[in-house]
Amino acid sequence: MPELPEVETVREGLSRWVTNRRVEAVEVRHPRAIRRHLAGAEHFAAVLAGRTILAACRRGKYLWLPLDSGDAVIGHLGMSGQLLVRPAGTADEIHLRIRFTFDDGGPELRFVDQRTFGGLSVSEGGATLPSEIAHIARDPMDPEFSDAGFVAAVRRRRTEIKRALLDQTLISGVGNIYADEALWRARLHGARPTDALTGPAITRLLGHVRDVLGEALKQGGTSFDALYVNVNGESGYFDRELNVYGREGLPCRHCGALVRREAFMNRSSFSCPRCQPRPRTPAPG
DNA sequence: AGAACTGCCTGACTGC
DNA sequence: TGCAGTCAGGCAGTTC
Repeated sequence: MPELPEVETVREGLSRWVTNRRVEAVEVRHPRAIRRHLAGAEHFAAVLAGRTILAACRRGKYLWLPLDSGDAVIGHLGMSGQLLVRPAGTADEIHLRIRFTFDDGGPELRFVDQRTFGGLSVSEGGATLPSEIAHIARDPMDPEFSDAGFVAAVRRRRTEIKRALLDQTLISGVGNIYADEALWRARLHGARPTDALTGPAITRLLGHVRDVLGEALKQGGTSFDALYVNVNGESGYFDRELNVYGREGLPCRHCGALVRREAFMNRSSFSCPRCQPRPRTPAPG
């Protein structure tokens, strides 16, 4: 599953392989892979044909490609999306949704997505920062991310700390997996009320978030083949060294207690019952 | 406005 | 073996 480290690796790959190339044509194989574009797939393709990609940028888990027209292509990988750079003529992937060809005849850019939770869209005038994703907060690896601003925003909220970590308007790039890992390192249960956490506690948690993302980014960077701008999400997932996520019933690496799994937002949270005791008072709401 | 909930998708897996 | 049900996940949209 592509999260911040994977998306950043994809961005680096796109920067290397598609920057300064001129799009010849765009083929949309699956209309659902085009988002927020009422004019339809044909119009989407027409707007992009002949445009040159100037860069590859990222905000949280979103990517965007500024074009020489001043517009931008926005991309989100969702759960299962991949952006692949493949030599022209390579056999189509089963879940190939969108194909970009370039007038230099070089490798194609392909959006491949099994579940089509992800997709591409065009942002008019969005080369600098598409308005569609302006609500997404900076990620904690961003030099302009404000630690103090994040701490203050979290303490103003009346919710649970894990929900706050997953709120992309507070901090971006953190998903279910990294939220659980950071909370485990901080020895905090995800149901802890945000407004009862001290500033130093939130600062410590933020440091763990940064560590987890940074370590995963290092690992993600090493496992990528140079020709591919993304890999199979599953292989990346299983390669990670996770301490609690997916380890239900296995011993906690801090204390040996058995990792528990709890229902959370129609999915799962993993934590150590001893290191991360549930708060005594439930969060408001 | 903030918080919570739902729908979007399909392949892998589980249990009967 | 086959089938139905469950799970995985981020985010846009909606509701309160």
